[in-house]
Amino acid sequence: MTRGIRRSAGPLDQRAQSILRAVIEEYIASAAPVGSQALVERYQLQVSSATVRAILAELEAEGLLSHPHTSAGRVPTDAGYRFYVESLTGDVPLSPVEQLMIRHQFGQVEFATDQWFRLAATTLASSTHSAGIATPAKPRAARIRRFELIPIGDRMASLIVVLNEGTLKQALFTLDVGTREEDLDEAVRRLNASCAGRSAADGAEHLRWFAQAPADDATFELVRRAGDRALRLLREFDAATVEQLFSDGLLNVMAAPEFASSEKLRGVFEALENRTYFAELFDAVTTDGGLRVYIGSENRPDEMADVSLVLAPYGRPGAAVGFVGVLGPTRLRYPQAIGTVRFVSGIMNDLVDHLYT
Amino acid sequence: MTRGIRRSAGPLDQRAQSILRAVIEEYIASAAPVGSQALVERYQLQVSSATVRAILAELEAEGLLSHPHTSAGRVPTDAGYRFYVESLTGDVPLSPVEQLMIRHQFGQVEFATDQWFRLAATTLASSTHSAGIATPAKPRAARIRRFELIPIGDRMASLIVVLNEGTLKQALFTLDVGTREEDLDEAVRRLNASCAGRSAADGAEHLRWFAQAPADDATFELVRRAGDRALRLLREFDAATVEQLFSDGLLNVMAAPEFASSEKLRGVFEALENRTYFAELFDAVTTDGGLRVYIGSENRPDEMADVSLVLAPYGRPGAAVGFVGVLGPTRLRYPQAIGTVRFVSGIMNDLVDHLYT
DNA sequence: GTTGGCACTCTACCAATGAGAGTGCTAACA
DNA sequence: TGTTAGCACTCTCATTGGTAGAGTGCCAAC
Repeated sequence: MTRGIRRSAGPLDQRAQSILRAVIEEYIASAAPVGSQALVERYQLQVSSATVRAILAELEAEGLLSHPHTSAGRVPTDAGYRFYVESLTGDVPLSPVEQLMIRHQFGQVEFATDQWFRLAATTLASSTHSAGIATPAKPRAARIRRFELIPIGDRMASLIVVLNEGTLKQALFTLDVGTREEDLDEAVRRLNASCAGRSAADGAEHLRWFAQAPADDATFELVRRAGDRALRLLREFDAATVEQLFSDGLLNVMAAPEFASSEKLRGVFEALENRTYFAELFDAVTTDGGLRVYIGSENRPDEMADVSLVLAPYGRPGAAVGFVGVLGPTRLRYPQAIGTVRFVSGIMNDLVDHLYT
Repeated sequence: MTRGIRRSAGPLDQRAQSILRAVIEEYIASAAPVGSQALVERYQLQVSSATVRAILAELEAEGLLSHPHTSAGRVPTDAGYRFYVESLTGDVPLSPVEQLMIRHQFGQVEFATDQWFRLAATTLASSTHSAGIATPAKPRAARIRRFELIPIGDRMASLIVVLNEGTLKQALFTLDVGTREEDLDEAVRRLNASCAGRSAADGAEHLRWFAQAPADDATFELVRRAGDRALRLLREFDAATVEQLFSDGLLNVMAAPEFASSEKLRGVFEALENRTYFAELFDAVTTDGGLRVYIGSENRPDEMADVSLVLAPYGRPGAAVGFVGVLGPTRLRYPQAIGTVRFVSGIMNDLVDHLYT
């Protein structure tokens, strides 16, 4: 977890640390470079501005602060934020009032699985005044519970695959002329007989067999085609690591002064639309298992160099996992963001847990 | 359809019209105010710049052009664009190559209903270099085909409502201790017996009856609770006019110079997130039945005053309708956008048609 | 080790300036 | 009567120079 920190001149003493914290918190609040005088005034430091200046110079030498130009105040570097997050902030749990509000909201969608991750993103956004992001919990090694074939019009049917956790997958496929509803029922019966209860991968194996076998009667042909379709559906499902990525409150981020130019914003939107970076993060976060913070340039693609992410997985490892998080400017209120993400991921954990007990 | 046009001094003569068209097309291409000299040079007008100036002044008096400041060229007003769209452009069908490409893409998702509207938005975005928007086709007066109850864990079940077109609605609900799978089957049997084949509204009526009746046996209690849940699900489904609004290619719009400040962008994002305005448009577009263009300030909320929309409904009136469209700066390439929207809505029509024949 | 003092540097802001683009007007012309 | 050339005028935009202010870095004194 300690990456990007330079400690060339040994650990910082207490005073330097508290001044670093002051600079960072002041900068987070004001978005403007912080000068030595402002620090002395606003944080009742018991030393003069000259002394503070000496310490600021030290911190800059450590690579924790930087200097837009000679006569400007100090600005935290990404390494500075990193040090702040790891050493200068304790856990800041959410206020009980906020906890209550969030719980209440989740209580209202308790029975709508497809709403959970949306609500998580929305809650995170409004609670941290940044953007919230979330993915649905993706079942690993999902089991096929059953198939359904619903006729639609004359020549079409909707094939539905119900997975164990109640996840649904759906696709259309065409029917031969003269297919009767009984044929569909029979086809479903055969498919269920051979695949229900199997894991998706195992079921896919069986379906492959169906798909390749020669047709010996009309119903079998129907089974073959339905099986073929189901196979593709399951494959597509397995292939997508981050099937959906829901975000909310990007408006909050847009409002931040550092994104006034809309040029940097583009990069963020591109990364969100593209999703490959988030797929990487997904793997990192879910295998590690804990909350993670990615600050500015620690993010690999350059487009994300101006934003920070606080991500946490939720769900049951090995069964179904997703993640929730906050995306904001590097000038993020980290302690609050971390507290909120931790709390929301906890709620999501509980929700998913109910599906497995 | 003729709103916002002022014709105080009678119709424009041929020459004035072609100059108006030249100004608009030049402005659309360059995003910079257009001067008289540039027009003479680039459009081989057989008159001098002085004459053009006189005509430009005329067009300005008509309210079709405006003037950022004395020494700047002319810029089209929203009324100017409106006149252009209605009188100065014919149908510009998509090039055969592009048609083929788009058809090909749709061919690949032909059997994935839930992908159609996403692909429509994506296609419109990449083809017009603006943002594409689309909603799924929302069945009106959908019929309930059947219910399903899938047990999940010990104390939960997933209730699935399958509507006639294959649309699925899903919700969790808790089970009493000791509920067996047979009980669920029996409950489903009863629910189906009383509601299958009914319209959603009619079915909801029956479910209400279930919900209110006193429980006389354990299974009935289960039926009552499942029915109650289904009722809420159907109500929620009915209540949302624009259930989902998918957009793609907002990046294209962000890249336009008029949105460099990110301030105007915010408004657009807000409108997209909020969706109420789109719900209004949805009603207008679907009752009217044809393609519609909304230019700049013709959009009611002020946040949308800097963008134009080209919208068209698709589907079967009375059965299932949705819309697709393009969102871009008022400086939109209208003929191309209109052609593309018309084409894509046609494809979507065909796709939906297959569900009903 | 801390502090006050001071010179220095850099930005942000303002006003003045000039070039350039484009207009509107007018008088002459076909 | 419609068109055109010419010209004065207006406004923006980019550049320049000057100034105030913020903040630093250094040094000598405590």
